Amino acid sequence: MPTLAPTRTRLLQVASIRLAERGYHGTSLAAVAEDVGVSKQALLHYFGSKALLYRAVLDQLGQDLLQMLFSAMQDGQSAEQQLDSFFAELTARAVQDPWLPSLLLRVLIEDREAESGDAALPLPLQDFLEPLIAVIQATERLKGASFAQALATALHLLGGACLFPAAQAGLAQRFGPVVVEQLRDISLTQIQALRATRQ
Amino acid sequence: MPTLAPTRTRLLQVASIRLAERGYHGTSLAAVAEDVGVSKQALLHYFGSKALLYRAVLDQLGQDLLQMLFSAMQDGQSAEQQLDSFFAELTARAVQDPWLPSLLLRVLIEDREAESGDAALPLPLQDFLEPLIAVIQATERLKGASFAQALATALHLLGGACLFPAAQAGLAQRFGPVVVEQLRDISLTQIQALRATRQ
DNA sequence: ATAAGCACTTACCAAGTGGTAGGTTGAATG
DNA sequence: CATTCAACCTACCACTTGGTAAGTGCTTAT
Repeated sequence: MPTLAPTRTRLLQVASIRLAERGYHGTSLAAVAEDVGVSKQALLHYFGSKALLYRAVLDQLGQDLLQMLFSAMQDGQSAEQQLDSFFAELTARAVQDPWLPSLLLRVLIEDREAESGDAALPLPLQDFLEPLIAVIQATERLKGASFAQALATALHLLGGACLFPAAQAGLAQRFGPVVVEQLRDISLTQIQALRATRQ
Repeated sequence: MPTLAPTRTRLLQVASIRLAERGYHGTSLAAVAEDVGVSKQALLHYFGSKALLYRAVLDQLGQDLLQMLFSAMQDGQSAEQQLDSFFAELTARAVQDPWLPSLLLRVLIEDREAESGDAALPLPLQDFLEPLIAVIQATERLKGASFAQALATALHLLGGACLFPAAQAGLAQRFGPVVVEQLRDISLTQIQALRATRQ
């Protein structure tokens, strides 16, 4: 029982990885298509254009993150527990799927990587960021704090969770795989401590 | 009294900004040259090739960061004070020159953005990262800790200092310039608190 | 049987890419 | 005065890019 349009799904997966690794401009449609084993025009058949492919990848990423957040919100009772649960799962996934944190950081860093003439369309990941900030604002420590304060915390937590996994490959080249392996263990326990401290 | 080769310097500046904003593959030699007001071949005259231009930009970034670190090491007596001084200056510069943190994060995230056939040439920013880690290892809290622990702290501090400035422009679009302005103030005071906490 | 539509394919194109070849200019040097 | 050299320039090239046109084969609905 194949899922609906398995080729489309595979294209989306491969495109996510390549876009995370090499960025929008560094990823060619032909390369993605070749990886999957179809023609470039098959890709355009499903996604219409490169910009729309990128949009689809980011939408998928946003949905994945949002689902992780919702699932975490059902795990814990307090906002603190929910955050713990979410970032634990994010870190776990990020360490083994490094393209996820890479893509997330790229989206945060990059300003208008893919220019889409239509300026009115929603910003990617916005549907994930807003509820995440809401959870942070529900935290005891940030009950009366400003929105900016919550946003700063969100950035801090996301950065802490994503930077190491995204940098993993490069760090292995710099300092050797052994150090990176130790670093991975540290990273997995670090995130809980992070939340508990005063940022 | 113009400095030596002012055109080269301007090319390097403009290339830094464009490479930070749009990445290696998103930056064309023609665009950089046009921004400066010279021909593409003038650029190639100075740097030889795109990969060498990229290398020159990263070398310049590494030197800038290293100089900031050395200057900070003369400011303070203890390793803690030195770190404080360095990250305070880094954050200050990063907030007003967003291309700097963007480029730094890109280098950390991106694995082999510009393939240079010669595999033996040194990794960019390595000359900055190693002394930075050394200072961190000299900290009281990390006196007996592993190298990986110090590296984790370095990543954490760099992420905390660079993520907001790099994301600044995008965040202004998402949440409005007012919030970003508040966030800037928070960011400037946050980094000291960061060092003091358990990471 | 046939029409429709999905899931692709090959063939092609205009624009842009990094890079080369071969100048030209003007100042410094012998 | 002749030469050399850095600092550019115009013209061009091979190649890749995203995207279009026009099919082909296969399944499904009528």
